[in-house]
Amino acid sequence: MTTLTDVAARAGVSASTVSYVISGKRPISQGTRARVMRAVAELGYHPNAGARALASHQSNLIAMMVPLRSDMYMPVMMEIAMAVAAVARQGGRDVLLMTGDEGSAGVRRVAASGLADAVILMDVELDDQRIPVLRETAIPSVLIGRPQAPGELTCVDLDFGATGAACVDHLADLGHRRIALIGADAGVYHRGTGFAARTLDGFGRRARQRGLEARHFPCDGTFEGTARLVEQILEGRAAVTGLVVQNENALGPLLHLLRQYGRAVPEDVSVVAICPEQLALQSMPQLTAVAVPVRELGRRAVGLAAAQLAGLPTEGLSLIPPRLVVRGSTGRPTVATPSPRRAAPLVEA
Amino acid sequence: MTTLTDVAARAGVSASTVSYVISGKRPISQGTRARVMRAVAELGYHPNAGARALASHQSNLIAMMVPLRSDMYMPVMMEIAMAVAAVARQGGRDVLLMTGDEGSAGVRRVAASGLADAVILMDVELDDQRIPVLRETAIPSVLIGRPQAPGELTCVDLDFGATGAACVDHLADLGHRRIALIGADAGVYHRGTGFAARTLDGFGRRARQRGLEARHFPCDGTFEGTARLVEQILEGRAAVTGLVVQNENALGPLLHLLRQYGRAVPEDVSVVAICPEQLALQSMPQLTAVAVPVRELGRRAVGLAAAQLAGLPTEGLSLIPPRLVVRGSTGRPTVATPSPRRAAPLVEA
DNA sequence: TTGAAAGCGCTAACAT
DNA sequence: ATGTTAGCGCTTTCAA
Repeated sequence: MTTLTDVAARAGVSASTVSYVISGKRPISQGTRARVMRAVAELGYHPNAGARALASHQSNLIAMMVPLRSDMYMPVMMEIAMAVAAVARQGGRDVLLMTGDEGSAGVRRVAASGLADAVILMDVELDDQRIPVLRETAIPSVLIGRPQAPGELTCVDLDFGATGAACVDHLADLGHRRIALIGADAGVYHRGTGFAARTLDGFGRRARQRGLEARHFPCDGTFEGTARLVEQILEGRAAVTGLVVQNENALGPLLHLLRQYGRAVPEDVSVVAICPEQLALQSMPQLTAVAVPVRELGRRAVGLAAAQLAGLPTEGLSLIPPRLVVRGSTGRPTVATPSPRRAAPLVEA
Repeated sequence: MTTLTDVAARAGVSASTVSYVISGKRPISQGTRARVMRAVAELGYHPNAGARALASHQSNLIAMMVPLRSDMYMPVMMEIAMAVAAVARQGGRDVLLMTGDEGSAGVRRVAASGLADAVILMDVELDDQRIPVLRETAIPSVLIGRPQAPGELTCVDLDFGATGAACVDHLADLGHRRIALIGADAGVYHRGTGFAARTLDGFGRRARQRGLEARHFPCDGTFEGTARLVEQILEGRAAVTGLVVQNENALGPLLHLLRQYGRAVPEDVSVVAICPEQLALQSMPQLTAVAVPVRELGRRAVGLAAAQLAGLPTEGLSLIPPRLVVRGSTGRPTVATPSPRRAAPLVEA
């Protein structure tokens, strides 16, 4: 095993000089640097991580807690995790993967042991038990999601309020007058992570502003549950022509059911999804959707953690604006909606 | 920050005694142990990870390399990763998440720096560049998947040969005489990770043994590509009645196309999938399938890594036998197959 | 611009 | 059953 001392000996300098060449924390002459670098390369030297951590009080590790089971879709978690890992490496850091079931004890453990320099928490709940530990230990941290009382904590999230509004705008622009939001399970709105409530809020607000008739249906995501909704939504003369869907599990059944009921998408019903991009792409037709910006979330989380480690203030909420991508599942309503008081503004799709 | 010395002082013992109480590496009297444990609890002591690693030459970290983009389905990766993390924790170890794009340099880095004690490689390719580094550094390692020349390396994998055979058996038992395998992209069979070839081999062998007429169709997973296949498969008088599908992307289009062609599943065509369990469950009908045993793969990988760290020999291949779960997508062929020489054995589904 | 040396907090001989 | 002590390999003052 090669150590600093080996490299120093080979380069004919002191150990501290080698250390400084590697860290770049003090000016080194051209010649010395060259000889040291050469020795490093020749010996295939890699600084010992433990020794480094001990001496510098920095592990260069960022802990990331991922929920074992979650309301969130697994691939989304994975993509965020991978983005975090990739971006962290670019900053010379590694990522520790922790399962959410370690809970607050896990956060305390990595903080107190100095295993990690910072913590990224995914799928944060409204009243998350890990948050007090974040404050106690004062470890640099970033939350992906929004707790009830963020306080001075740093959070990153998709702007779900704006997302709901953007979906409404898109449908309204196309000329839809009667729309509905098929949302998360009813339980989520109560205990949930808050994203559902914020989407609903943005959806309702904007619908009112634009004078649309809007309804909201929580959905458990099962086939049967979705089937019940679809009947409600399609029946009657005042049938809905535009659907916003924020429920990955319901999407498959929904599209199937619409087909079964003889409603073509987008001719009879337009569908806007709020879902992982992959899902939007693999559906038939491909879905007009606002995707969870996984890479951007990961990137920002690491960036903010790094900023805190550098002593910069990062408090507050970093909201990512939604990007609605128009695909094949939305279009103008072809059946004239009954008694439209005035025509809605029509825009090219 | 609390250190060993603090705890020792509080408990009125020497630092080494505290260390031994914690590690359990030598007998300690009841009284001493109790006082030490109490001090630990009162002070909220957590051993410093860096110091520990430096002194013990063990980081208690297992590095896991996950491909950034892969032939494998993302959720599968995620579930394996989470299983690895959870099981590793039970053994007192943490998991380092690395992206596959770090390649062999990444393996060398964590091995040489002592950052990780062992490495778990996912989605190993037939001729993987990281494998030589595994040998050079002699770091304990487990491969999930099978390289061309495993040699003395430890590998874990689903037994894809047996999987192909099991699917054939199931269809044959139901009375199907003409079956087909819809497989991975043609490219995968050439450069691929080998799982595709082994499945095909098991499929073909068993079909021959049982006297079935079997065909094989590589598939690119696109809608168009799948559509072309479906036509070939369904046309003619000698149409296939049983399908084995080892292609996550093709499953959705396939089911859709069968419906479109007026073929009911399982009445007209039986479908056996080799896919993540979630996919089998969320399809309509739910699919008879062999699932990738994600948790078991993770569990075994960590177990084998731990065994190596304990100095036990683990060389060779650990194959997980397939478990075919019968669901709604398979049944007896209702249309008598033309001129069956002798009846195939019929078994209750 | 470089070197010498004192730790960082823990483990593991070596003692007793 | 417990204490003493010498490092582990690096960073970082302090000196020159």
